[in-house]
This record gives sequence, structure tokens and C-alpha cells, in this order.
Amino acid sequence: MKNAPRERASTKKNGGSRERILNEALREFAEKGFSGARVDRIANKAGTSKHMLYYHFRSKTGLYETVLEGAYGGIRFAESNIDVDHMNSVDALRSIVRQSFDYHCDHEMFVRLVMNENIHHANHIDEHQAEGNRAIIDILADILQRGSMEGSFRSGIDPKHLHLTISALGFHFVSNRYSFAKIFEMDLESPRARQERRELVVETVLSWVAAH
Amino acid sequence: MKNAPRERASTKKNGGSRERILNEALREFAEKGFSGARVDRIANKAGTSKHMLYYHFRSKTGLYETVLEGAYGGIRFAESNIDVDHMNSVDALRSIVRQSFDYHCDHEMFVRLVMNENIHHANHIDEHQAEGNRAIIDILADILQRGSMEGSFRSGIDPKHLHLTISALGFHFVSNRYSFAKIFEMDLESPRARQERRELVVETVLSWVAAH
Amino acid sequence: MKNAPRERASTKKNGGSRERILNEALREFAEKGFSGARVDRIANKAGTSKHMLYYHFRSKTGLYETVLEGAYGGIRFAESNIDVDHMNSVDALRSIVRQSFDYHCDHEMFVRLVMNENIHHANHIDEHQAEGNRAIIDILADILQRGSMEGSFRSGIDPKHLHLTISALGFHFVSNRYSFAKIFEMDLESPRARQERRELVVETVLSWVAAH
Amino acid sequence: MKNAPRERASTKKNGGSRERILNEALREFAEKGFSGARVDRIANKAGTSKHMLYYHFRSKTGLYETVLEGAYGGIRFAESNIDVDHMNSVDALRSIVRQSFDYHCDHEMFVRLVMNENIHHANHIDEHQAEGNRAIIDILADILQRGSMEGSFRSGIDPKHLHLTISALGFHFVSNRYSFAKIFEMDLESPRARQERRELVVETVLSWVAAH
DNA sequence: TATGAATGAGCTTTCATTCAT
DNA sequence: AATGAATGAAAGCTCATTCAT
Repeated sequence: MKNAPRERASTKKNGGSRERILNEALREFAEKGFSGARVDRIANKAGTSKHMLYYHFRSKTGLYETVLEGAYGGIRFAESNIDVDHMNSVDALRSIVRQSFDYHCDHEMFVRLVMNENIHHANHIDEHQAEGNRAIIDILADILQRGSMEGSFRSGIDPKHLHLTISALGFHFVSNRYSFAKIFEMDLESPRARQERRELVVETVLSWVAAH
Repeated sequence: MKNAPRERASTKKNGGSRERILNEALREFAEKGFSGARVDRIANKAGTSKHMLYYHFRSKTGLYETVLEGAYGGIRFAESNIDVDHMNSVDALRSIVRQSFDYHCDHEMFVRLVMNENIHHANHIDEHQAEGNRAIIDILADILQRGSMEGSFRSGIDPKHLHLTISALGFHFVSNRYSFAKIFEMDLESPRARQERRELVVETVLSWVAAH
Repeated sequence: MKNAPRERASTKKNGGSRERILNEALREFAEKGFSGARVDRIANKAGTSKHMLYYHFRSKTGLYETVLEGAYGGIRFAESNIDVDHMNSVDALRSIVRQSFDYHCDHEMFVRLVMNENIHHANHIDEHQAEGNRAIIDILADILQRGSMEGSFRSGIDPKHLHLTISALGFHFVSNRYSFAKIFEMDLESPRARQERRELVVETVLSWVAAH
Repeated sequence: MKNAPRERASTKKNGGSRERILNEALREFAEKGFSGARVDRIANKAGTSKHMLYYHFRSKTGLYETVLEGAYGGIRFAESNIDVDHMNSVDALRSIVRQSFDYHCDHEMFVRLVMNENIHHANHIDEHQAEGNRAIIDILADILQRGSMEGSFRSGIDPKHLHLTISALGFHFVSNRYSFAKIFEMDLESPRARQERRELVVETVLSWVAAH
């Protein structure tokens, strides 16, 4: 946790200082928000100087945007990586819900970053980042159609709204974890709690789209 | 708590600077986060000087905490204000879901504040604030039991998880509005969109708890 | 120590708030210096409002000057109060040295105030205050002359320098108490230590002026 | 102590801002006391910005402590530098008294700093600083013993009290210069006055320790 | 006489960013 | 590629002082 293990002086010339800065920046921005983040702290934890940071990223904002881009790149990859075509619609959807839920749990930093973005009215999300995240809608549309034809799903479900629901349940579980745990004295961090909640979320989504 | 000056329901012309500061602070903290918020800006918009801010609230943090307290006080009141006893369980639950959804929509500032709190690991939520927000669990438990006896709800539903689901769907609709709208080119702010989404959320919750 | 005993609501009208402010101000200025002193703290400890302080003393500086005047008035009185005429010169001088030493010990606040004054180049001491403190020189001059005639003192001793020596030994014992105690691990505050040191000081002064 | 930047004996043109700050800070703290001292003023006079001050010393307090340390380091050196072994005890003691007196006269800033420390109960003097200042006690003890064996000094003189007396007479001459000069209309700053007083102090000390 | 609210200047401290080496 | 030093703007906070009631 303290100091991310040094990448053993890899191939070419820079000892991976760019990567180390990026890692620490992700953590820092996610934990403190953009204004709360400190350029010094990032440089220190990354084991470099501020100079390097500015050399690679031009400014705090530049660094932030690079971090954000990386994070959105991550989810895009995760979502598009689901092989869902040779499952029946119910299994396919269940699988997607689980994977989405897991992704949020496994990438708290991403979640926190997105929270931040929303606090600032998502000013930094550009078309380029948005673009890669729209594949999921097509996948869901496809599944919904198959499900409706198979008779297992209702028809008339808007895939965007389905995605919104799936996302909401996964995102919120991670994003609001601290306040919820504190107020309602719930355990929301243990693997057990996560498992349990995940299945409830699957149930919820499936019962909503279920035919009848 | 120990902020001395009396509440005085806006007497003549200049009193009430405390209230004005509080209002602007809510807005500022919600829009910029704690670190992004500027004490100068708050004071200016409130039409006073920084000094008054410190006079009334002792520090930026003190102000933030007072704002937070007010915000949590608000939702507590809203929730405990639902008269639900002479409805059948289905109507009661529907009514609660709607009211919760509406509360989130109507109090974007509250939502943003809670986002912030979670970014900072909810350090500022104290027992006092938590306490007042737990009534909803009892209300839901009651409805669930009645529903289960009436045969309209499944048994075995944990009211905390039900609340988590309801909250997630309301909260996320507001909190992630900007990034979602941008990425998926959705309208999430118009009254129409809100109406539509609200009913989908009601459906979702009801179909989950429905018997069979 | 905490709160100087309230003067039981004396004769006329003001409940002694002026006096209480003065007492606390002496303590505050002596402990913190002029710039370190806080007007709020003085008013609070005196159990009044800042308004009263300004009403009575016009400004922080005005208060400081009044305090200083009181303090210098005190030593003047103490010194001129010594009845020394029907003692032989040695006893008279011994008595004066003791009394001066004791005065410094008993009036640490005065000592601290004078330290402060010297840090600020004694800007606040005016002729009026100086005037009353010169009697001691005449007294010493008289004793020196008698002693020289009696054959117990050397002649040619400058009474001002004698006073300077006496003052130095008393003043420094109080003023530099903290640093000395810390560096040399000495006890300088107990009655015993004071007694002991006092007699050494007497010895020192007497051996210096002694004939032979 | 943990103030990073290397001491670099004034290389080219701009380095050495640390030293310049330190010099001005000594002056400022000595003249105005800790609370009266202004960070702006120090930075300006040193020809830098406030930022550099904080960069090198972390806080106003940190700067103050560094200044203090330097000052105490100075007197330690001065005292331990006296070569006293091939003098007879009387000459040795006379030499020490003179040197101590001169040190105080030549380092008014040090004196003022110590006054300040005492006003604040010597909170900033730490063991490290105290340690180096205790050598003088051993030196005096040695001289006293030799003197007593040579028959020129009384026996039974406590070297700490001797040091206290020597210090008092030197310190007070500088520390209380302003108030004394004002009240008693004495010249205490001219070289002549200093010379004169110095010899009186020597006399005083020697007559006190003299055998009979 | 007394109290809470207000004022404004100024203080200490922080931070992103750049420069020289 | 890397380090320490420098910059300047602005942030959070404090204080003596005054006003209205």
C-alpha cells in the first residue's frame, strides 16, 4: 500500500515513472477529489519529482484527464469482454449484471473518480471517452430482443434504462458504501456482503424484465 | 452545535447573515466539493465578509458540518413524514418509492453533498445524524410484514436491503446524471424524463418484492 | 488564580469591571507580550464584554499603558516605603537589597511587563512614570554617604550603579528563571531557593561596597 | 533539524536565501517578539517571498526555533572558547566575567531573544540546546577550586550561583538598558559606559568570591 | 451598561507551476 | 532525467475595533 512496488527498471529508458505517477494520481484523485489532490503528494508517492509530473502531463488538469481516460478505458474493455452470445437470454443478462456489479466492486477508484466527475458536472468526459462506452447498450438490446422472442422477457424494455438500473445498483453499492454503512450499521465491505448483495441485485433486475 | 448566535427569523434588514451563509455554503460545497469550495465565494454570495463566516461557524470545516447536518435533517423529516398506515402494502411501498425518488430529484444539493461525504469516507457523519435516518427501516419492515401477510409480497426480504435498492435507484439517477447523459445521450433532467424513470423504478422495486 | 475574587459590588455604580479588566490585562500582557495579548481573552476572563474594555480604556494600547502605569506605581510605592533612617548603613542597605529582591519575586507580572517594555525599547515609559522611581537613588546615596562616614563602606560608589546592581540581581532572578532552570537544572521557584539566593545577593552587594 | 536544504556557503548570486531569512528573522524576532514579528517583513527584508520562508522553515514557529538554536549555539561557542588554564584563578575569573559581559553587549539580539523565551516560559529551549550551555559550570567549578587552593577565593561557592550572578549582571545591563536609561537618565550605550560598567561588574564578582 | 453582529485589514499558510543546474 | 530553489497568487483564518439595540 505504502509504496507501490517499483517496476524493475524495465526495457527502454524511463524507469516507468510515468506509470507510477499515473497509479498514484488515480489513487489521489479518487480519494481526495480534484481540488483536494496534491501534486506534491502524487510526485512523492510515485517516487519522482514534480518536474517529471509536469514533463509527462503538462499540468494537474492534464494529469487528471489522463487518469480519467485510463479509467473509462478500463470499463469499456471490461464490458465489451463479456462473451454472451452462446448463452440463453436469462443467463446472458444474469452474467452481465454480475460482471457489472463485480467491476464496480473491484474498481472503487473508478467509481470515486466518476463521482467526482459528476460533482463537477462531468466536464472532463469527452466524446472520445463516451464513444467506447456505448457498446453495452447494443449488447443489452440484443439480449432483450432474444429474451423477448424466447418468451422469457417482457417486450418494450428500453436497453438504456436497463443499463441505468444495472449501473445504479452496482455503482451505488460502492459509491455510497461509507455513508450507508455508518448510518444503517451494515457491513458492505466483506466478500460475504458483496456476494449477497450481488445476488439480490441480479434478482431485482431479472424480476423486472421477466415476462409476467 | 456550539455556534452561539440565536436563530432569529430574519428581523429587520441585515440580520440573518448566518442563514444566508448557510444557503450559499450548501450550494458551494455541493457544486465544488469541500476542497474546491471557496470561503471567499460563499461570503461574497451571502453578502457578508469572511469574518462573519468564521464568527458563526468557526472554520470551513465547521461550516461544512453544519451544512451537512441541515441536509441530513431534511431527509429525515421527509421520510418520517410519509403517512402510510392506511394504505395497503403495495400502495404504501409505491408511495415510499415515489417519495424517495422525488426527494432525491428535488434535493440535488443533498445528493451532491452525500457524494462528497463518501469520497471522504463519510468522516463527518456522526451518530447524531445517523440516528434520525433509521426510522425508514422500521417503516419498511412494517410494510413488508403487512405485505407478506396480505399475500402480496414475498417473505424474507431484508428491509435494509430494500432501502438500499430504493435509495440506489433514486440517488444514482441524480448523482450520475451528468456522466450518463453525456455518454448515452439521454435526457435525464426534463420533468418528463424524471416522471418516466420514476415509474420504472417503482416497477423495479415492486416486481422484486412481489409474491411470486 | 483562575478568577481574581470579585470585588463585592462596591460603592458607586460600576461593579468593578474596570478593575477586573485591569487585573486580567496585567496577567495577559505579562504572559503574552503586547502583540500576543488578546483583547477578547482579557474581556472574557474579566467577565465583561469587549465593549466595556473599549469604553474604559479606548484601545488595546490605552489599556496597556494603564496597566504599565499601575505596575510602575507599585514599585515606586514599595521602594519609598522603606524606613531606613534609624538603621546603621549596613543594615539599611541589607534591608533595601532584601526588599528589592522580594519585590521582584512577589511581582513576577511586573517583571515580565518590564521585559516587554525593553523588547519594545521602552517606548511606553513616560516622564510621569519615570519620575516616581527616582527616589530610590537619593535613599541609596544617603546610605552610601553615611556608610562611608561610619567607615563601613568605600567611598566613591555611584548610587545609580549600586541600584543597577541591586536591580539586576533581583530582576534577572525572576526574569530569566525559566531559561536558567531549564538549562542548568536548577530549582529557582521554591521558597527555599529564593531565600538562599536572596542572601547570596545581599552578600554580593555588601561585599562590593564594603570598605577594604 | 529536518529543514532539508543544504548549507552552501553562498555560491553564485541568488543562493543563500535561507541565510538571509535567518538573519532578518533574528533581528525581527528580537525586536518585536514572536507575536509581534511579521513574516512578511522578514521575507521582504531578506529579499525573498514568504513562500521561501515556509519552504525552508515550515512555519513561523519553525523559523523561530531555528533562530533560537543558532543563538544558543553562539553563546556556547563563545564560552567554551575561553582559554583560562594558564592564568591564576583571579585572572581567569576576571577574564571570564569580562568575556561574558562583552558577549551580552555584543549580542543584543541574543539577549532579546532570551527575554522573549522567558516571557513564553522558555518553551522552545530543548535539551539539545541546554546541553551545550553547561560547560561553563565545569570551567567555573575548576577555577573556584584552584582559587580556593591558592588562597585567593573563599571555599563553598556554588559555581551555578556564580554563573547566575555573572549572567545576571551582564544580561540585565543589556536587557533592561532602555527602561533604566529612561528612568534614571543614564547613558548605558556608549563604549565608555560599557567599559565602566564592565569593570564594576568584575569588581562585584571578585569581591564576592574573594577570601575575606 | 451590556450583548450579538458586523467590519476590514492583515496575518500565516498553501499550492500549482517554473527555472537553473 | 532529476533535483533544489524560486515565484506569485490566493486560500483560510484572526484581530482590533465599532455599531445597533
